[in-house]
Amino acid sequence: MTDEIRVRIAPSPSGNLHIGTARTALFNYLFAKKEGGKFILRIEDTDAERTKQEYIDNIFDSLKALGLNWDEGPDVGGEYGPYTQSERFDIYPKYAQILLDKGYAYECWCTNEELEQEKEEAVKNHKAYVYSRKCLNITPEQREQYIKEGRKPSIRFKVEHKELIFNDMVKGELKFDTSLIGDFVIMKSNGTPTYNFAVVIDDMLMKISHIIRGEDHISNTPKQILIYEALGAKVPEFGHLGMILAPDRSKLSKRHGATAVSDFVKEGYLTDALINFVALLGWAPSDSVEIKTVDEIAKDFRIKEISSSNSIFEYDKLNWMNGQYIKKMDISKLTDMIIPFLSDYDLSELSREKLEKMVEITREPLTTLKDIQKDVPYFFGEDVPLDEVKELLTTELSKNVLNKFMELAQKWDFTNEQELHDDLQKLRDDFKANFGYKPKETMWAIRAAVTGRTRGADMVGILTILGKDKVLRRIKNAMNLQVGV
RNA sequence: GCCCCCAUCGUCUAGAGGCCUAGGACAACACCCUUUCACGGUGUAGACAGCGAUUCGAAUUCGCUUGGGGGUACCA
Repeated sequence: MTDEIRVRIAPSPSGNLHIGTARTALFNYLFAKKEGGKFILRIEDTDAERTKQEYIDNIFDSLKALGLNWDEGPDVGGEYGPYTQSERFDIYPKYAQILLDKGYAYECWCTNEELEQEKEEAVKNHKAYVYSRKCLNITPEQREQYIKEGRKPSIRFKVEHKELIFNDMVKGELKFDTSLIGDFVIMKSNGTPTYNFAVVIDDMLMKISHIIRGEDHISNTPKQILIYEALGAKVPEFGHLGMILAPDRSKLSKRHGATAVSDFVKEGYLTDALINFVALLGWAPSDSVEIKTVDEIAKDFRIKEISSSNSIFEYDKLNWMNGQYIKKMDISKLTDMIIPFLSDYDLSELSREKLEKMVEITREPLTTLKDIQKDVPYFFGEDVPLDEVKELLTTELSKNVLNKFMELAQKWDFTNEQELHDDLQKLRDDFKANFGYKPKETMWAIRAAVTGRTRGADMVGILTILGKDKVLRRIKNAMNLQVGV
């Protein structure tokens, strides 16, 4: 038999792809990449109530956007399909029957009420709840009786009492006393498998060799190992990752803001930055260069070096990282990505060339793509509101500067950036030499008149994008303000 | 209640007995650069949860305590 490395991510489509699931997917992907293995996607849609097609689509799209492409999955197929659990319902009873036949499992006819009672008893006695095995040795007569009553049995796995030890890839040796586990249900009375049973059967049949998942699954692991053993199957290697927590140290949930990858995208985060950031939660590069592509990370990835503790999801570093990616991104690509965030403006006012220019000169302070919205209103429309800069514009200084600008700019070429830059430079220098105006004061007057603001993008860039006519008109408007005072 | 996991600056982490007067990144603060905001640059401040034990020597090993997280289902 081959000992091919095969890992999987098995999200359940009861919501959009969670950032935590994305991180688990990433670590699986990295492991597969590093070890030359296969990365498999399986959809665990056993819970028909909560499953929605839109969630399935969202999971596919998000994973793809993050660059985590799978080798086998529901859409691309593969040798060990189907890769959607709901299409595998006929498989599980067969294996349950094998367990039944071998004596590793038995029927349980207990009602919910009976089970509830046992549980209450356990808490009262300060003991761990363990199923009583009431139905383990049931008489044929009793069984007949239950059937007559119309009861349907569930199937329980008979847990062998022993010390179970396994070596976790990230946490090291983990020990469990299986006598504390209790015989758990593997097939519900309605004929569908429970999670713990379905995963084992699927992972076994799909020949998954390494299971990397969140540590919320640690307590499932001994149960699953027991099933593998009972079936005489090879037990895979397990690795349990710490969880991602919200800043208040509780589980990351909707009340903390974005949780799904698609939420972050809507907020203006780049998937490249997101996946890079999430990789740094629990893993550190050996060369301390933190900005890296997934492929670069894969080369440097060693699963044993993943931190085994939980980590808190703080936006500060994500924001910084997103900004880094925005600064480095190709302008044309960035422009395409930014356009959806500019729906408040009439983009037809600007040529593609000018739009890209606008993006180029406004990208620097951005942390998210969405931030650009508030930075660009003055690139659109004829006039610009001057309320905020009224005081600044009515000073003696501004009056002088604007007058001079008006006079000189008539002759300037607004399509030549270099020339325009030099012209402005000269203007600043002259005012400094003749009137003692600080360069920034000179520029403030112009900026205020043209944009209605005291801060913003590079002035030369703004002037080129707006063009001479619009600029002069806005300057004139600002000067009218002065006359009125 | 019971079982399990975790514990280095505010946050993410480096650290696998002496290299640690504990390193880096983000955030904070200061200064520099500058046509503004920003970017960038240079600095400052900031941590081994506590207590015992092992050892010549402990952030690193062991135990306890405390704190945080997870599980405890015929959910996944």
